[in-house]
Amino acid sequence: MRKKSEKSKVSLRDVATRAGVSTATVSRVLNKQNYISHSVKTRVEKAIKELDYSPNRVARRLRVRDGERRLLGLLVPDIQNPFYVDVIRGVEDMVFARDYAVYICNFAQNYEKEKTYLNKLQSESIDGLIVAPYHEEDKMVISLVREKFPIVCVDRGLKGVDVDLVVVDNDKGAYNAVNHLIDVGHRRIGYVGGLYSIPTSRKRRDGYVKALVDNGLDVEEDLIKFGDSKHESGMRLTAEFLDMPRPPTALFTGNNVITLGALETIHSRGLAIPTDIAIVGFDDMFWANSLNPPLTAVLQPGYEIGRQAADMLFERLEEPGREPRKIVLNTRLMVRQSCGAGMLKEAEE
Amino acid sequence: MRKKSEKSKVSLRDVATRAGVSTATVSRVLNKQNYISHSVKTRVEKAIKELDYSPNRVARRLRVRDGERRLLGLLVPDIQNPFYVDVIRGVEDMVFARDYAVYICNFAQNYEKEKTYLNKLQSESIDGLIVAPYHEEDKMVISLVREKFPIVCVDRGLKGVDVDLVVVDNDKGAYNAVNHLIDVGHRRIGYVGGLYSIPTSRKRRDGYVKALVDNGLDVEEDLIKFGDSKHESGMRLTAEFLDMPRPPTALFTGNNVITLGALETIHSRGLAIPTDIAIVGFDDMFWANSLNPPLTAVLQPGYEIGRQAADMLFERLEEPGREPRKIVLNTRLMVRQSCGAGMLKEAEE
DNA sequence: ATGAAAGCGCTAACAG
DNA sequence: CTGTTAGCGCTTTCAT
Repeated sequence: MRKKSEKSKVSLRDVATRAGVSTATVSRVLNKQNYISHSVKTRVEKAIKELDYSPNRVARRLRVRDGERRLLGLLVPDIQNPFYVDVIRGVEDMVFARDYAVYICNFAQNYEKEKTYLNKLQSESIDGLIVAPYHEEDKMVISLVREKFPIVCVDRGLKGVDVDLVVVDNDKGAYNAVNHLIDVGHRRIGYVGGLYSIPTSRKRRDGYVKALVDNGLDVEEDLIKFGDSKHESGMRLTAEFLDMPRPPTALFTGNNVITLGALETIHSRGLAIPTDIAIVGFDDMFWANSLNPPLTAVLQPGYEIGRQAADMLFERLEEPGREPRKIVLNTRLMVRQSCGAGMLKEAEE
Repeated sequence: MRKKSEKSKVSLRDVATRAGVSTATVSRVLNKQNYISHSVKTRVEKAIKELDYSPNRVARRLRVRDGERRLLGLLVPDIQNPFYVDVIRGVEDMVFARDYAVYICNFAQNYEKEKTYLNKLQSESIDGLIVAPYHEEDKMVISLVREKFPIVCVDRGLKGVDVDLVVVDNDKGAYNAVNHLIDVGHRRIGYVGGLYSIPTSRKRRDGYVKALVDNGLDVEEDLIKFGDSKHESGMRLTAEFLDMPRPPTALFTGNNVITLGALETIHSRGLAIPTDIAIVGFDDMFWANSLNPPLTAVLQPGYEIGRQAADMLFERLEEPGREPRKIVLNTRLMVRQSCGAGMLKEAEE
């Protein structure tokens, strides 16, 4: 009698023996395949239960053909950015619902690390990959796409290749944010951007510019700065803005982490939001109301992006030949109190 | 001629053929095994390079013995909590340095999900597991430990079993925090705890109580509340405190996410920190200075916890028989401005 | 120091 | 409907 607590793992073979059938049959009931007699099926299921058997995913993965390995890769640029945490959660939930696993990798904004992970991921025989590439000319990811490896990009696309893509309308999100700032009375607005090489950084800049133009305001190059999408960079760039002879009255910050950096600089100088300086950030956070004042921000549905990306990848696995698709989700401006509704009155006076 | 861009993956067998040796030999140079003639070695290495070969980790994993599979599991309760993100980063960096991979799972405070992941993790043939269990009587984890499966717990231990453990001195961390509150003049301090079933929630309560007692203050049961370690719970419990006929003048919050919830309630009522209500939180965050006022908090070295846990797990894999060890790291009180240094003066007057 | 051969646990033809 | 057989790509005795 085999006891549950015994060390040696029970295999499909054990189940077959116990049920008095071949391993192939067991495999068939496991994979819910066509036409197994009810009696055999129940017999096998009984054996599985009695032996507390669970299939070895590794062995299975080795044997099956491409796209059936039940493992996805997920490669994100920065796990400390809550936006990507949301994406991760979205992917995870979808993957969990099916019987897949997801190998989550954080390359921490480090190109070398991204490359290493990309290789590792392949060695692990993933079926497909969801990735927010380091930048849009990411050689390795691009060549994978060219080789028809199943990939869906999130948050940012790739140059020169057609790839499945889930993004938000960065342009419009930024536009709305800056427009709001203008609505409440601001005329000099600084843009604290992320890495220039990341498409979203430039799209958000574009939205910013368009909002100014549409409102008949001048676009001053001094008021547009790019950094490296990190906290420190948000701090530094904000300081530069505040140190200007004629500083902006409002800031539009390019992502979560930059926003936090900007806030740190602002608070450290004892400046009041929104009276001394207003701020609207790209990326909302579940604790935006915990900031003081509550942050007005562009909500990007990270969780939904993750879900849709996973969905899209599953679709591609089922139909490898189909044309790449692009999903653009909407952002939503969460108006709270960091932009100075009060300014509006002043402007009207 | 095989071109790099071809679909079919190159295998160890291809390398062997190309180098004119057996597969066993290739395997040996791959695994840096003893005594291979220099000439053969270079020949194989050349073939590997020419074919751009990289080993299939899945096949390897299937074949090798326990503890050599180069895959670890990491199971955390809440990936939205920045503390666990730090732990993840610590583990990831250690694992990355060796040639391991880590399967990161977030059970999102859901016991059922934790169970499912535990099973999946085993089906994936992990060598060992780093886990912050749902609570200290987590049946599945406990039974894995009993079966001598390599496990190291982080953040929280398990009841009734000896297990490798990396924690901080929660007791002392909480003590220091509350002591600080008392130092600056507070006498009525509320504790906003997490899930009662999580050891850290109670330890932090213990530290809180001890600080009160050591300072000759009464411990009032009304001032101690437990919730479920989530944001909403932080909001609700804080509201309850503020609604008391005689509310506390300060709050000690049990974790990151609870702190954020508390802050939301406080701000929403237009209360000023620290004059109306002071707050010190367990768990520091890289953006604590972005809060207004900057948050005084108990820094828990999450990244270091992750690193040490991974180290410990590697050690156990090398020496499965050794006695379980426990590492207790120190916390550090980061005094910023949410506790009211100003209160001290009042108290002295 | 190297090769031959077995096999990890599973699935996928191919028979029947 | 079910069994037999052959591997997936690798490591590991056991020989030599």
